[in-house]
Amino acid sequence: MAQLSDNIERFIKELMSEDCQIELRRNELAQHFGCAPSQINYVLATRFSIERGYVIDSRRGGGGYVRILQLRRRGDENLLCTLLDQVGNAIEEDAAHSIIGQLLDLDLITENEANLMVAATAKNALALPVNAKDVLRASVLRSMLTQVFRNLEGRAHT
Amino acid sequence: MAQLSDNIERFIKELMSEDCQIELRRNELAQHFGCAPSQINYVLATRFSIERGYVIDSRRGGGGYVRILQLRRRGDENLLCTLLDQVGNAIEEDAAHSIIGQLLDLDLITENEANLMVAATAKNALALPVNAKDVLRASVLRSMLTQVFRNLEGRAHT
DNA sequence: CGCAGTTTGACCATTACTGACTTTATTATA
DNA sequence: TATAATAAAGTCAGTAATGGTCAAACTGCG
Repeated sequence: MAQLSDNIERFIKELMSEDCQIELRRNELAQHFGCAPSQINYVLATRFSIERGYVIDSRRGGGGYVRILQLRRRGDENLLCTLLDQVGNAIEEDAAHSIIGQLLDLDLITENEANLMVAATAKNALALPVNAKDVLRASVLRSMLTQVFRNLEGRAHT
Repeated sequence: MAQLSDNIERFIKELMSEDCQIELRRNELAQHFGCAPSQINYVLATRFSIERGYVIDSRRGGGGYVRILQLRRRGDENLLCTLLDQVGNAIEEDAAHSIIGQLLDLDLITENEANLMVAATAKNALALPVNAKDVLRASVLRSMLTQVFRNLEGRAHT
């Protein structure tokens, strides 16, 4: 069953399909969904994090607002470097998923490819008798990321 | 006397006769049969395994669910099992490449997908200070193989 | 009896949601 | 201009709602 959070996420993404930057009132949105205002923060934190390619900017007090900005880095020459940096030497499962999600959002990989990458970096895929999953995940993910960009070379540039 | 597990299996299969993908709440189902929730896991593990052509997908937390997907392409589950067997507990790089090559030959994955799988199972991708690369490669490859067949479900049937 | 298959329960992990309290900005007012 | 009132938004710990794991206990059959 779709949770409140999922609905709010969908709602916000719908708004953002027009423009990659939107502004909203936290309380209004909460009222619209009949939930606690802090629920909005929860959604922002879990679905619109920087790891997922979003930046939140807000202001309190009278006339306050919450601004959501989607990073558009598709043409970024350094995207691969940025992502490799983000991965670093060790990375947790959630963060890895976020990075894969960004590639998907940016249309750099297909859904099937994303699924494969998720599968390769899943906890279960790294079932080793050593406690170094995060390190391992990072190394597998880095290798795949590099390949993603290699794959793109064979594609028309936009 | 029909075992509880058999009843649960029948019940689930009944649900699936409509649609080859269903979603259920573990606790609800357990309550319906008046058993421990973990009983459901037992049934899933023994009756809806990969070997039998099913893939399980689940989520914890509020609004959690268990999704059961039945592979529809006849013969696919056998192929998957064969491949998983071939992979086994440990596999060398060459052998892994050959399996990926088979999938490509059979048109079950795209070239880009094959590239990704190769990248994920490359020697360099498994740079760990332990001497267990073959074991690790096997576990990563098994996870990806299963995903390949899951991906196929979204594709037109032949 | 002994073993394979079944069932359970205790404990764990993850995700969603809320409310009380805090912080900051604007506006009205003495 | 201070100051108080009001109007936002942020934080965080606590609770609820799920599902997962694993070892121990149980059961039926050869």
